[in-house]
Amino acid sequence: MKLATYNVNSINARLPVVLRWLDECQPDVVCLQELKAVQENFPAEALENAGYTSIWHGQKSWNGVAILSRIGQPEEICRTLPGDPEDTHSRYIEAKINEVVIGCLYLPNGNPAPGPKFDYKLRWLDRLIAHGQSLLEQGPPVILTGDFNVIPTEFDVYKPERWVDDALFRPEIRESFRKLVTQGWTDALRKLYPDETIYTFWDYFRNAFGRNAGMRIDHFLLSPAVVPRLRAAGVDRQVRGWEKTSDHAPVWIELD
DNA sequence: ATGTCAGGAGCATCCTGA
Repeated sequence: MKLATYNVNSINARLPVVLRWLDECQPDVVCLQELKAVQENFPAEALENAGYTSIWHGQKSWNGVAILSRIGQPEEICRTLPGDPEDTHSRYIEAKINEVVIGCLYLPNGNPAPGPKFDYKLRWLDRLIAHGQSLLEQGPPVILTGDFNVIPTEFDVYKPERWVDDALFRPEIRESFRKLVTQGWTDALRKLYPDETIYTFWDYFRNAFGRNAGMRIDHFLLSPAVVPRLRAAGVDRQVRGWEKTSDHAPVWIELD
């Protein structure tokens, strides 16, 4: 079973790229972020024609998350992250597929920091920690994946010194992510490649991809029951080099 | 500060967000 996560930066602007990627890379389950489409403008039919059934939570202009599957209908569990009924952003959707719970998330960017957006990011992380704890206590195999907007360590960005004041790398954000992971999650890419430079995002500015000035902010966190099934993982870097592409590349894992 | 995309308002070209 191959699972992937991909921040598409507008599903409709990206549809040709997404369809080509699905055809070439053949993931079974896909988590998408930054749909940038209202609920009724999600291209469910085009994805259905490619072999995938979808559940999604859209929003006008920004955010938006989806789970696609070609190995059985995703059984939706929830479409908001618990803990704040006032939160109107579409940033979380969770479903069960083949007895595995999959949480697809788009964590707030948080810039500029400090400020209200940064505070929202910290609160969102606190809620994710609470929800993560609850999922681990419930016991089923769980995968939390998506665009975390967190650079976990200095090895995950091309020039860490330039990012120390940025909301993706500030110490309190890294600390919060560490707190989440140490609940019992395994960072799948780092587990398989402890010493490699791995990036999943390259800015559109200043030829960042050409210079490999990237960062690793899209992650797969595995609950203990999933870890023994992890066989392979990677980043579909080539997709970042295509025409009209996202600023993120797809990230994937393979499970037994 | 720079730079590049995308969506939205609204009709040209800004603005916001990332």
